[in-house]
Amino acid sequence: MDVPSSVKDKVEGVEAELEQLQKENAALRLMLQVMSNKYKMLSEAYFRESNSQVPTICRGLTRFDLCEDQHSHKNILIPQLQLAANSSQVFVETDPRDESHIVKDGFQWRKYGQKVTKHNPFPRAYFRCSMAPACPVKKKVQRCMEDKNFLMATYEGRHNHEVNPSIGQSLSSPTSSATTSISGFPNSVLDNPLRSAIALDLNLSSENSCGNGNDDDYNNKRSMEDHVAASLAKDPSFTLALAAAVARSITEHPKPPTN
DNA sequence: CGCATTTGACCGGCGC
DNA sequence: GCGCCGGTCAAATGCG
Repeated sequence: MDVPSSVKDKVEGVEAELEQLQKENAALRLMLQVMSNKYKMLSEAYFRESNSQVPTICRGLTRFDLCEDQHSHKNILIPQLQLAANSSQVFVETDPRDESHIVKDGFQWRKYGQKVTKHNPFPRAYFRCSMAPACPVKKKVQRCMEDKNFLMATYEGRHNHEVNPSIGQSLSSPTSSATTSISGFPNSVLDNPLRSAIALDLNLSSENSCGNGNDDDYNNKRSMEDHVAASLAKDPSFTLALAAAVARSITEHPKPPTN
């Protein structure tokens, strides 16, 4: 019994879409895991800070910002992820056997160093943007400890030039797909119009609540957030799955102590 | 030969 | 002051 070619095409299309969704799902799961780890470390750091009552800058994955409470006019500690306002973190799925720290993001990078860090057995590679001589953007690429199928790229700074479209394809290539970004975006790869990755701003930055953020950056960030949220909200199954995953992730860790 | 990559040395920040 | 650690430098090396 022959299957009509139109149906066959449709099935292939659905299969391709399913595969893409599975990759995105894997990236999201990884992101949740990383978030959970950071949350756990934050909780521990917060617990320590609460006990000591001494506001200090924590080294490592967390830090605390000192802000003034508008109601009580007292200084309060606001925990946030390590990522600075002008940095972003991107996960890229790659072959775990591939030891080249190549993340095709539309820019040309020049490697200037490699280091093995304490908390991750995989070496971290340091790159500078080489598309423009004065471009200040730097990138750190390290295989993710939670899932070695993913490279974790951390971008710092803002490009002062345009992306080269001939380099910019990329993120849907067989060796690099399903990227998920966390934290401060309107810079670096997130400016690349060619990418179709999921970008979720999960930066818990307190810059806005403290009133010291850049308005343009804030507006760009908000419009991007709105766009992403609207796109994702159209898919009810995704929303349900994400909500369930977040709920599961949060309940797996103890709540920070309340004072 | 020119450019990119590798890799050990060096530097600065931080905690003790 | 000392040691640890992440980040950067720069000479050596490789490659087209």
